[in-house]
Amino acid sequence: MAKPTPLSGFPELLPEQRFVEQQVIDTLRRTFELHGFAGIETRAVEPMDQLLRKGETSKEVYVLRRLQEESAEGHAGIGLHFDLTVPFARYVVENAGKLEFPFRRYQIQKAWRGERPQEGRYREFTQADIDVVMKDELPFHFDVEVARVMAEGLSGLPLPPLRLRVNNRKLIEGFYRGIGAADPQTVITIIDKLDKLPEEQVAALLVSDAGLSEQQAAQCLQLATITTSDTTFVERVRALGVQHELLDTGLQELAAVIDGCSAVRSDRFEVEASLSLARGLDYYTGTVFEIYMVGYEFLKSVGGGGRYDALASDGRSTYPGVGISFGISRTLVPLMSRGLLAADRKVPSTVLVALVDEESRPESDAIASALRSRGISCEVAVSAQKFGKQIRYAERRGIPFVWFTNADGGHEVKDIRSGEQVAADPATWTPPNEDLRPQVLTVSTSSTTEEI
RNA sequence: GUGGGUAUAGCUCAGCUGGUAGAGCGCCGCCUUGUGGUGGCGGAUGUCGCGGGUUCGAGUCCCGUUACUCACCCCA
Repeated sequence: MAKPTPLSGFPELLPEQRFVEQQVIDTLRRTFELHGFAGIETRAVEPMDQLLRKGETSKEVYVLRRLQEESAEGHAGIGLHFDLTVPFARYVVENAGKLEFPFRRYQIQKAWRGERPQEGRYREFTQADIDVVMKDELPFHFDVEVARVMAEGLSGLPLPPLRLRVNNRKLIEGFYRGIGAADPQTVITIIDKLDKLPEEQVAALLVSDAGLSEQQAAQCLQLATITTSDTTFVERVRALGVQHELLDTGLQELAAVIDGCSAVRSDRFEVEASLSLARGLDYYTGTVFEIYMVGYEFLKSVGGGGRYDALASDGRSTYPGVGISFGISRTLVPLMSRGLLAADRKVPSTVLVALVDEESRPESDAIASALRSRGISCEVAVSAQKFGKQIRYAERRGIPFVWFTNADGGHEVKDIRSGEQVAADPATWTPPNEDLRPQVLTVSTSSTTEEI
């Protein structure tokens, strides 16, 4: 077979990279479960009408068709999901009778989109979602909870610092209504373009498309400039002198989220109220989130979410929800391809048991078994090459220890990093804790290497 | 979908106005006789993306094609 070329948009990781991804997934899972979130996995496919509702036609859905289908158009009408929210909403309705509400769930799975790939944007990618869904009415404190849980999970990851930006749809909609905007939804859509278009252009759009006066447009932009890492945004909004009931509610809610996140705030995880944040999607009704990776703003948001008053509906009941998703592939793949993130070994093995000759393989296997029985990953040398070659084999893979057996049956273990070799007993020898598993190495922008 | 760029050894890349395919790193062997890394010496690398054309002769020029890649759009 000729050497296959990589498929654009379908990233594959090397073992030392996959280890990091797996570790990230494990960390998130542990945090989510610590907070009582139950894991689910939904099927990879959904009916096309589910995928295409809410005008999501821009998502470039991959359609599934059997090879033996009679005609190209005769497919079953199913496609791969492009996010985890749509399948989750369907799952909730389908299993409403069996689920307990409020239902906290996490879901770490792949999703697919046919859009043109670019750094940080792939056709097959993994994301981690948490959501809380309720029947009829979802208490507001869950908005605070999902932010806190995701923040806690992400803070434990070997990533550059992250920034959670929070805003509230009620706040901005109330503000826009308060200044007399007739079509707040259009204003929101235009304001969302602030990070792409210069202010003047956004102002012009507000006048031409949203029917605002120049005075009103200026007020909207003034609101959008407000960014604070505490609740002082409330005073600054008040100072603009706009009055509306919805604005009051929004201010109160956003302040509650910002306050509620104070415990998870650190130098590796920033939380800010950002009143320019709108998110283009129209189904958000209150809190909205976006996550950015500091120093990697060109990737755009690496996570996002918010509250939906109608996440799902079965005609009789509506199911409001609030959640956040985080792009695992989106953050990890760019870091890895730049060589900034990988494990320090290509294999899990902590020890390579050397082989004296083929006849003594059972002895080497026995040593390996003794080590494994105590949780130490190890492998036996492939063949009885010269010890120098066996050591080199370990070195290439990053295996830190090589185990030797003397002619008289004594045992010695060598730390090939230091060269130190000491007598050891397979029944009791234990490596330093940090050598038991591969370590994640990150290279920060100041190009210092640190272990996390 | 629109517009650029690229395709040569395992990797990163050179290869001029057409004339027998190159470097660095890595890999293998020996120096080193069963304990690696540093050093010295030696060695192997290849459908020059694919197809066609021009030419005595094409990695090089022309046409086509495929893949990759960057930007726009959009999002995790």
